[in-house]
Amino acid sequence: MTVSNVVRGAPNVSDATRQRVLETIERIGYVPNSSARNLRAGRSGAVSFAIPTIDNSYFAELARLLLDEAAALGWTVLIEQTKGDGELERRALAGYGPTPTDGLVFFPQALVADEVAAQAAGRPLVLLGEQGDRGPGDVVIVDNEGAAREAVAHLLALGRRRVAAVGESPAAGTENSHRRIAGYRAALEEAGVPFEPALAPRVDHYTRAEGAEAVGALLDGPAPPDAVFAFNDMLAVGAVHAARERGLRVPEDLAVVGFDGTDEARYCNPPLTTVAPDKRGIAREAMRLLNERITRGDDLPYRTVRMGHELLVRGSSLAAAGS
Amino acid sequence: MTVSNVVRGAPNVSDATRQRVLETIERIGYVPNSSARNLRAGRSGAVSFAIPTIDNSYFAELARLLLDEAAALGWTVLIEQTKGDGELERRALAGYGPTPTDGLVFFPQALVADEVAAQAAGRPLVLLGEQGDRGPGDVVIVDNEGAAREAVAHLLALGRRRVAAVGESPAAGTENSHRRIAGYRAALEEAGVPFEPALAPRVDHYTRAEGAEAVGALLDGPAPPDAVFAFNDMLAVGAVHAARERGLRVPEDLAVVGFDGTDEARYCNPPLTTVAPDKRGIAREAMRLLNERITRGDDLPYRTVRMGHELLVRGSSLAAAGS
DNA sequence: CAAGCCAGGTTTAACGTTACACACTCGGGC
DNA sequence: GCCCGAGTGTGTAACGTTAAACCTGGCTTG
Repeated sequence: MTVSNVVRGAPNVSDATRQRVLETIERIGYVPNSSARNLRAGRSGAVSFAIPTIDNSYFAELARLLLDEAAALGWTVLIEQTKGDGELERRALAGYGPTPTDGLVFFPQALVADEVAAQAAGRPLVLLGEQGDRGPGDVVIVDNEGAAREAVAHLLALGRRRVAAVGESPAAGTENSHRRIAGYRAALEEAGVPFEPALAPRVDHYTRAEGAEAVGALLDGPAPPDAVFAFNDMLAVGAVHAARERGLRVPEDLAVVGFDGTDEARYCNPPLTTVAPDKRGIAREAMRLLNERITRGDDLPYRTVRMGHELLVRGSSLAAAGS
Repeated sequence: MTVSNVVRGAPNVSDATRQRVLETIERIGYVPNSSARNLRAGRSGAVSFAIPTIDNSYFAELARLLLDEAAALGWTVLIEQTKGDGELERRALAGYGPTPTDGLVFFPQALVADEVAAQAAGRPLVLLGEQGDRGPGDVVIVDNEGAAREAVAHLLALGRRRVAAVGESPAAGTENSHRRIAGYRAALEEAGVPFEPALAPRVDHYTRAEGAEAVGALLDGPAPPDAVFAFNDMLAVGAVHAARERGLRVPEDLAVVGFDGTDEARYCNPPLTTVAPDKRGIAREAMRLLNERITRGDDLPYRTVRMGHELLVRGSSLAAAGS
């Protein structure tokens, strides 16, 4: 018990005793047993970060920041890959698996808000991305609709009139993509450009390969686009790749704008214009909200935090010399 | 106890009882408490994956595969970012932190083999990358020297004579980079090209920014290179960026070869030639070795597994039309 | 028909920690 | 001289799980 008091820095331990204990700890190499602590405390000290996959530039960068924020608050983060699969998402929410966590930061893809609410069942939860009217937990978002509108307006301002939007997804929980489509349509309308469903192909996964495939199909089609607004940077990189493969120039023949503000976009060739959400802010707020919800309990009302974004204009969408 | 038997599928439970227990579990929503299990078992069911940072394409892709392999074997993976910092590496090895793990897969950077051995102190350990003569644990490697030699020989075969090597690092534990430098020098020697220290600049971190900086400095120097062998794909992407910034063409003016075989390299512009280690194999073997060492104890001798690699030749190092 | 065995189920104890109650000592204060 | 309280330190019990020992009837076996 005295050892416990010393280790935890509890009062009522004399300096002499404290010293003696610390020396002994050092000598015999005592390390507190976390399982016992967790059992006793009813906590695990770990939280989950449930995302589709970690080898997505955006989630990798976000994970880096989130791990740092978590460490600062004394939490360990456990990354769970849901692959956008409903069953895996359900499992992550319910907290199955050999390692228990006290809550999670979740980026839903397959599940809609109601299902998320049902599965989480009172577990402390912070959602990333838009969630319909009210989320089943705290929510951290960016203004997807506004950001998309800006991005597309930027392309239209360059004189482009056949702007494709790549990233609408058949997955149910991708409210983010619906908002971005809405922003896209709003920008088109504002410029008096009719919406053409064929220019908004669906993709299953936000990968470079699917970006290249989707944009390649558009470029090979009867009425190719002259610009692409991709819903993430990996899709955008795929779009650039598809254009190059066909001997088209970026941005002259095809202007491209991405989303996520990843480092990869910055070092692309040409450097990629992209909507950069405040990733550090998102990571910080997500951990802050989760920490509060876990420690302060569930009398807190659900909160929504909106983080800023910025359109980083780069070479992939500069006005072409001749146009 | 009977519940425990049912949950674990132990024998000596009648079908009737089993049924009754399962129904009750369902009804009251019983979930086994992992902390108690871990306390009882003396295990945590989790392993660490200690790497510099997760927002490095290679580690992100490797993490994805490792998480999958681990899940298949019933392990949870905890990613720890060491930032290449000695103190953080020591902590990861010793298993500090609020969440205990039963072992780890470790990519050392700051620490040398002896320090690793001292810190790990008997914890089940699998090392990624070369470790001098004998590792302080199981080791999974690729033939760094051979791979580097192939890559550089490929550049020399294109007629390049001023091949830079970017990636030698001042960090102590980067045995990988020493081997790659060795392969680089071997290839030069074989082709009768003298080694020029100025063409092998040091970098602190394997990031796109440092790749661009290092190669930019070389290109701005008195005797610029006509080819670059970068020690990872991010450095290579930075190299391409630096060349483009200066109006140079890749591969005509500067051929570039990377290392890691990341998806990013494939979709680069131009697509990046890269040495692709068998990442899936590395992930699989690493988890297999770690699993065996944890479950079978330490009477096992240290093992070294060498995985294959492949030089993927792409646009960034094709023979220039005119050369 | 007693002994033995077996399937099915229960009790005990222990894993390491810590909240809480309890015990002891030593200076004052009345 | 007695009590009080502050400052220290110790004992107890409980967190949820499970290996191992232990019951308990019914059934086989010699």
